[in-house]
Amino acid sequence: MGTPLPRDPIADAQRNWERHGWADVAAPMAAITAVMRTQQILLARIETALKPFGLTFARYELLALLSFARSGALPMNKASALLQVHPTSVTNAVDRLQEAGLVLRSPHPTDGRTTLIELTSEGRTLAKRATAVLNSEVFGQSGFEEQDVEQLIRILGNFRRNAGDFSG
Amino acid sequence: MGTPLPRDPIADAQRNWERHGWADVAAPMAAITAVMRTQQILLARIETALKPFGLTFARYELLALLSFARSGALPMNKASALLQVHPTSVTNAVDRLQEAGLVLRSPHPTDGRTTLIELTSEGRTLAKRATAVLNSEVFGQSGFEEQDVEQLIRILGNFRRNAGDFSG
DNA sequence: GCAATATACTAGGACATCCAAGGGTTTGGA
DNA sequence: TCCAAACCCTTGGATGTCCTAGTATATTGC
Repeated sequence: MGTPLPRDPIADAQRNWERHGWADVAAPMAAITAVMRTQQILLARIETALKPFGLTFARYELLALLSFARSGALPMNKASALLQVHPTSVTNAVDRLQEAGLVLRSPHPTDGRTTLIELTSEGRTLAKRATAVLNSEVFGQSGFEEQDVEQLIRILGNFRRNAGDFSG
Repeated sequence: MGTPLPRDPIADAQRNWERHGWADVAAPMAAITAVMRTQQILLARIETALKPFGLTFARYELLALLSFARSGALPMNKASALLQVHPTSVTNAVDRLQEAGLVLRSPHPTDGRTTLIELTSEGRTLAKRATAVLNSEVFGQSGFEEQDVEQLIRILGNFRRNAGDFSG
């Protein structure tokens, strides 16, 4: 991006909200806007780290998920549910990973509707290498204080549970 | 989306990271993944609330920004900087808002390179109405505890400053 | 057993984001 | 003064996400 702004645009927005008589929702507005912007920054870092591997975050997530599955294979609908994205997004990611030889589609042994995504050995190797780079370049240098990481996990975990992501 | 999962997939991923010897970055990984997912949930809520107005979040943000500018007008590059998105994204948003009659482009009085985005009266009215709905349906029902909102603003504010968003 | 309903995946379309490149305008140093 | 460098916006291309609809397969109920 460009040079840093002289002032925090989200703090400015929060003040604008308060000034216009919406003080009761100004803080949640600021928090939500901050989540949006933080996601954008983190995604950019991740994509930069993955670029040398020809991977995007969406494709990496799918590879990583498969690499943790015992058999190295998952039904498309399972992957969609675990990654919490629309089934068409999985179709898209599998198409591209398959072109790159990192996964392949195989029919489900008993359910003719279902397609299994299988990791190839190339896919497994690339997932390992990409994870190592993400760990060292992104997760290992997140810029979050250690106790703030715990706070984020707790706060966002509660939010996601309330939003219906999981019941646990 | 579908039904809630029986377990938190991000907590599972964190356990997987720890199990594979990446315990030192497992927590930041979980926090970052949670930010990504939370953004997705929030964006979906916002888009749902804005749909009746024919607005997307990107277009709404631009309208709101203009409505807070004294003159109701801003240079494209200024909007790009304040919204922290790529200039081409602003071009895209302005194209669509202009088609809808909510903004218009006008030449900068002194700098021939610059284009000003101006809010029309329809645009100003729609921004007001959309903001009211967002306030009541999204920001007013964020699902975040009040003290967690403060924590988020603080933690993500620090992160954004460190990331170079602003210097203040 | 067969029709109605539910589930799984994919095709097509609308949007948004970024990057790379191109054309016009300003600015600044030789 | 004048040309190169910097800046501003737009176009074109690649990706990802979602929604709607369509096809194929399973399951359920009468």
